[in-house]
Amino acid sequence: MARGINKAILVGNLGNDPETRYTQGGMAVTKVSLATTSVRKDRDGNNQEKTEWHRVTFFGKLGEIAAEYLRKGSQVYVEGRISYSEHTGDDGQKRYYTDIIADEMQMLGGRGEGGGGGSQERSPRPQRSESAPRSQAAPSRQQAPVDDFSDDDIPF
Amino acid sequence: MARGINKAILVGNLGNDPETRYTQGGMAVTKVSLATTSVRKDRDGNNQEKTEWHRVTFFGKLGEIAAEYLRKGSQVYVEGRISYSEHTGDDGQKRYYTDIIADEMQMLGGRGEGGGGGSQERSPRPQRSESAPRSQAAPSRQQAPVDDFSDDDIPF
Amino acid sequence: MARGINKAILVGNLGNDPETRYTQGGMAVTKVSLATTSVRKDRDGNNQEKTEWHRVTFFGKLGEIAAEYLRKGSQVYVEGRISYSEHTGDDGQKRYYTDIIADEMQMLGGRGEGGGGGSQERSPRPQRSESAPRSQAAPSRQQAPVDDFSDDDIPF
Amino acid sequence: MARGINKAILVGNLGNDPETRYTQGGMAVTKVSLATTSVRKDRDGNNQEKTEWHRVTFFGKLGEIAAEYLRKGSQVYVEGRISYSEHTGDDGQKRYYTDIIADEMQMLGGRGEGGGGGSQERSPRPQRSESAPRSQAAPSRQQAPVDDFSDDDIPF
DNA sequence: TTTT
DNA sequence: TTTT
Repeated sequence: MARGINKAILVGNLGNDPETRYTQGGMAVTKVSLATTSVRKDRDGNNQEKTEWHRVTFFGKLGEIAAEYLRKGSQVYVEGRISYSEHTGDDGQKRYYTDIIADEMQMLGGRGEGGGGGSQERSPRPQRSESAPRSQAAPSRQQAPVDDFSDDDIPF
Repeated sequence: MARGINKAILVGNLGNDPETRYTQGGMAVTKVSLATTSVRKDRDGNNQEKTEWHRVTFFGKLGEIAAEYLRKGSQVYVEGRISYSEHTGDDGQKRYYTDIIADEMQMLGGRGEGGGGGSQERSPRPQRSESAPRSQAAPSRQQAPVDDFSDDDIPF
Repeated sequence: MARGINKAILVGNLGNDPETRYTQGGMAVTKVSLATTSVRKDRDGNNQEKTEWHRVTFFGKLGEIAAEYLRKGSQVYVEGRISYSEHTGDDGQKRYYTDIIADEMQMLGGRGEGGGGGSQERSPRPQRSESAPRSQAAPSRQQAPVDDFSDDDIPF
Repeated sequence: MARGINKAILVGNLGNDPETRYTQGGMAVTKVSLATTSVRKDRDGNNQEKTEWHRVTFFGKLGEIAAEYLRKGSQVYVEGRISYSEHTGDDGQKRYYTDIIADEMQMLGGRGEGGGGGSQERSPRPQRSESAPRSQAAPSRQQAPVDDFSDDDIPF
C-alpha cells in the first residue's frame, strides 16, 4: 500500500527547449531542464545565489503539452515526485540520476504563447503544428522510440 | 534576486537512526535517510510498489531537534528544498548527490515520544538527554567537526 | 483553460468521526473536521497557540476510504483545493463556507488501523465491515442521499 | 507544541491593486484578492470553470514588498497558512472569514516590473518611491493605523 | 543551460 | 475583481 508523500513543487525557467521522444507504445516522454534560483546569506552575511537545475520528465498527454508549449526560457510551475535511479554506462560505471516526474504543469507569465518572456528562439515546430486538434494528435515519431527507461518511471 | 520555487514535501519513515555531526562553528548537521513508498500501475495494469530513499539534511537548531527526537522507523513530515551537488572522491571520480535541505520538520504518529511506530530500538542517547534545556544545548562534540560540505549547503 | 494553482496541504487530527452521505448517483461524500495547531510568538514574545479547524470533504472512492478508515483522533495527511461557497439558510441569511476538497489522503501513525492515537472511541461500524472486499463496496445507503451541494463541488 | 501542517500554495492573478494599512506599531498589513481558476468536468462531462477568490494577507516586510510590486492583474506565487476568523459586525451579526496568511511570495512572469502583464494601470505610487532604500523604509502612514485585526493574525 |  |  502507498506509504508516504513524495512531492516536489517547482517554479522556474527552462534552460533549453524540451526534448521529446516516444515509447514504442507511442507515449510521449518530454524532458526539460528547469532552473530555480534562491538566495541565502552565507556565513559572512553576504547574499549568495544558488541555482539548482532540475531534470523534469513529463509523460503521456502532459508530455505532448510540454513539447508543444514549452520553450527555452519559459517560466513554468511543475508538481511531481522525486525519483532516483541508476544506470550503468557503456564504460561499466554506475551513474545516479534524480528526476522530477511531473504530474501537473502550468505555464506562467505571458499569454500562453511560449510563456515567460525570453522565448525569442521559439522555433515554429512545423511537424507538430500540422497536427490538427491536439487532443487527438498522434505522435509523428520524429525521434527513435524510447526504450531506455525503466517501467518504474512510467506513472501508470 | 530569488527567482523560482524549489520545494520538496515528504512524509515517510527513517531507515536508520539520524547521524549528527557538528561544524567547527558548533552548528549541528543531522542527516537521515527517509523512505517514501508509492504505488502505481505498470503497463500490464499490475500494482507496482516503488520506494524512494531521500537523503534529508537538517541544519542548526532543526538538526539538534532531529538528532534528539528522530529514530529509525520514525514517521516524519519534512519540507525543504532539493539541492544537487557533486564531490570528487579519493579515486578522482565525481559523484553526484541529491539532498533535501529541510527547513521544516514535524514528527508524526505517537505522542512526540519517538514517533511513528517501529521505533523499538530507540536508544536513550544519554549524552544528549543530560543536556538541560534543549534551547541552549551546546553540542557536546560527539563526532569530528563537519568540514566536508560546501557553504552552499548552509541555509543562512 | 485552467489558470492558477490552488492547493492546500494539511496534516492534522480529526475532531470527530467522519460523516458520510451519498448522492443520488451513489457517490460517497465524506466530511471531516481537521485540526491543525501552530505556535507563533505574539507581540509580547510569548508563544501563542492557535488551532484552525478545516472542513475537509472527500468525494467518491476517497470518500469511501475516509469513511472506512478515519476516526475521531486519526492523524491524516490531506491534499486538496480550497473552495469557497455560500448558501442561503432557511432564515434567508447568507452563510459563507470554506471547504478543502481533498484529492489525496493518507493516514499517518499507527498501522492503518485507526491511526494517530486518540482514537479510543473507535466504533466498530458493523454496517461497513460486513461489506466484503472494499474495492467493490457498494454504498449501503445508511443515510439519505445528498442533494444539497452544488455541482461545482464535484471534482469530475 | 506545534501539531500539524497547514499550508496553502497558490498561483493566481490579483483582482485589484493591493490595499495596505499599518499597525500602530508601524507594521505593514497588505491585503490582496487572488483568483485561481480551475477546470473540471461536471456530471455531464462538460468542462466547467470555477474561480476561487482568495483573501491573501501579507505582514511586515512581505507586506511592504507586496504593496510596492503587486498590482491588479499581477501573477503571483503565494505560500501561507489558512486562517479562519469571525468578526461581529455593527449589526450584531457574526461574519466568518477565511484568509491566507502569506509567508512567502514571488512575482511571476514579466520582468519584475509590475509582473504578469495586464498591469497597465500601474500607478507610480510616488509616496513610496520617495522612500530611499526599501529595507529601511519607514511607513509613511498613508492610511489610518490598523487596529481591527486580532493578534492571532500576526505571524510572529 | 534559464531567469532577474 | 484577475487571467487565458
